[in-house]
Amino acid sequence: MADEERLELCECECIHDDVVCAVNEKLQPAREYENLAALLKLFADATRVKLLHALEQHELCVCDLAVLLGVTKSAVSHQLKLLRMSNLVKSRREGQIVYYSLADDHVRQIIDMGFEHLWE
Amino acid sequence: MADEERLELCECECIHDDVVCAVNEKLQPAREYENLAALLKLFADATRVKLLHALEQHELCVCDLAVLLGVTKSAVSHQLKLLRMSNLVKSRREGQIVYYSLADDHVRQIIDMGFEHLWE
DNA sequence: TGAATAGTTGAGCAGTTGTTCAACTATTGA
DNA sequence: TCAATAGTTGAACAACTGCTCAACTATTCA
Repeated sequence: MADEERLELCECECIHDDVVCAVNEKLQPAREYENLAALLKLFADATRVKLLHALEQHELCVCDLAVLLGVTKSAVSHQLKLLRMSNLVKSRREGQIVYYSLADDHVRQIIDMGFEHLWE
Repeated sequence: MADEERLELCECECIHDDVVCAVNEKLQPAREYENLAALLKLFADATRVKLLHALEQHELCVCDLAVLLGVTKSAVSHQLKLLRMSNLVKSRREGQIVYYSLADDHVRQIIDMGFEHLWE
């Protein structure tokens, strides 16, 4: 690490200079934590995580999801837009109906990991 | 599933009755999604997830964390209280200094899973 | 005992989030 | 071509969140 950066970090009333600087070297750039938080934020809402868990079981259209979640189609559509833009779900249109499904397996893994923590 | 519940779910202008009801049987009770969302919400903030990632590397006191995260001790203390109450971190006091560390390995697993998704 | 320092807490504020409502587009089928 | 239905979108609003500030407690040490 550059000396200037070390100073910038540790010249305050810092208690464990050595440990702080060692840990700091192992951390990721700020941007990575923003991206990670933005990703995990998509799971941080009961409606949205239930929606994702439902899509884990079967592909579903907006109406189906609205019924399952007990909210309006509009609310579902807003959430799906978020999830689609974040590449967590994908969609295919068949006539008037748009079917949504999970884009990859990470969704399942993160939800499973969460439940595992809660249930142990 | 009880007939009444099925009706309650599907008597609306629901498009795929059968699929919706099958999926509904696989879903968890509402409370589970609230708990899961509450858990994952703790990772859904850049400061907090960086804090957890730092604790993954080494136990740290409040001052150390404040320096690493670039926020006040007060802000760190507020976040640590949240994380402590949720059993994600634990603390030990040594004189004036309180050292924080991760309470179990799920934190690491969830963060790693998130980074894996971002980096693939 | 009293000054210094680590940490905690509550109030208050700015910024964000999830929802509904109403208006819109897209597609189907008579 | 027009009505019906699936879905999308933007505005608006209430609820929530994360931060700082100021005041507090806890511990050490001279």
